[in-house]
Amino acid sequence: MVRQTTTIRKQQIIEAARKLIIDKGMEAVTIDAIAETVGFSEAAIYRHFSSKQQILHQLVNDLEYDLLACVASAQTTEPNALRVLECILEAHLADVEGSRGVSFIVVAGAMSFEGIGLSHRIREMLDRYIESIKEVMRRGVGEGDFHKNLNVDAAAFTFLGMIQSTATIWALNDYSWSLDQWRNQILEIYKNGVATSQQVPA
Amino acid sequence: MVRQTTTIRKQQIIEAARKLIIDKGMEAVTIDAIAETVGFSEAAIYRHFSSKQQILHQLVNDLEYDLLACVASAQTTEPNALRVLECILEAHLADVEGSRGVSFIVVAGAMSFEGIGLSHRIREMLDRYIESIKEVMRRGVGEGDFHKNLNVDAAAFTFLGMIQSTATIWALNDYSWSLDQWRNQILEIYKNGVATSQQVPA
DNA sequence: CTATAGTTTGTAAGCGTTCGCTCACTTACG
DNA sequence: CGTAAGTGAGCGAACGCTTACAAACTATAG
Repeated sequence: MVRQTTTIRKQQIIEAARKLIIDKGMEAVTIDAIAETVGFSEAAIYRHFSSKQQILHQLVNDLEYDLLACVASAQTTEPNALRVLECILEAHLADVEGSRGVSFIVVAGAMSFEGIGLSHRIREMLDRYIESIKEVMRRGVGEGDFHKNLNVDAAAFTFLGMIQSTATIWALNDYSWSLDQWRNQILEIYKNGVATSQQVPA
Repeated sequence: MVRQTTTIRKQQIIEAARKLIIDKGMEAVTIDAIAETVGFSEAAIYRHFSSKQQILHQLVNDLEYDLLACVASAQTTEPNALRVLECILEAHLADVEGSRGVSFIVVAGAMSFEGIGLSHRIREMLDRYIESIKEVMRRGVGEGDFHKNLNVDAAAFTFLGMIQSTATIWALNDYSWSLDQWRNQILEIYKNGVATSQQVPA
């Protein structure tokens, strides 16, 4: 075994946990399985994390960081609120589809039930995410792209729901079909629900 | 301990499993915990079910039955597709809110990750449910209540997503706020997305 | 109505396995 | 040489499940 710094090992451990969750579900995330994925002995894990809970906690931290960064980035680069949502949706579905990452929503769903004491932390993450999405909604209303009387709470939750249901079914269907066209179709429905420019889907 | 027939015991066991999932999550669903909830010894469980997996399997069966019955009932009693969806949504959110039952979507989410070999069965249930929702969508399109060119797949998934995100956040928020007004708000957004009578939310 | 045999429902104890985690110890690196 | 990284062995607890046995309900014969 080649020695590595704890910085690298921490990343590898988080990545291994992430991979195990998508590939085999939360029940497969054991210290032994993580260690084997990294190429480790079981005990070596505890040189870098003091408990399994800390590993999962750090994974949520990383997830939340990427999540909020994604929204913040879209908010600055995209010209209007609708395009921001489009950009966010694209990023999330790409995360779902791509083998490298795992959707935050899949991890959130898995952990909120099975994770040790992490349901509180998961809620925190989702709340912050929802809040950032609501910010986008308010921008859309303010700039006249969305209905003036749009309920931003409901709109944000519905947006989250679209991602969530897609990710769930996608995961359960063994990642068989393509999400590419899918994005446009659900976005079309959503646009009609929130945007001022109401047009019949083509 | 008062003796009971196996029919009653089976129901009690399923109900106990159900209760444990909502109250404490999937990880708390152990044979011992189920037995204690019923008022049993651990071994007595095996007089009525041959394995833990069979208990969960039966729970999914019951869930699916209620689910499809709900849609079928709404289809016959309600005058149009929009009202059918309204009725279904109301039933589901009532299930989520009521302490007696547990939303199918919560159980589905929990089991798809932690359940033993049940992810296949969960997928089957969700597929059948989605198919029945699509039937409602087709009715709506056929009767002119929904857009002619509405993508029924996307519309059905978005509907599922609304319920899913609401249930998830609701569960994570320790069931604090009321879902009553919520129903109308997300339904308003959804209506604008799929229905032909487009009106600005009040 | 009672005696008895058979079936069903319940329990206490424990077996085998898995899991998270610890410890004494070794090896590599600056 | 001191510190950080890695390992094999194993501990205690939890879990699914089995077994040997007791108690209660049912059925039938006398």
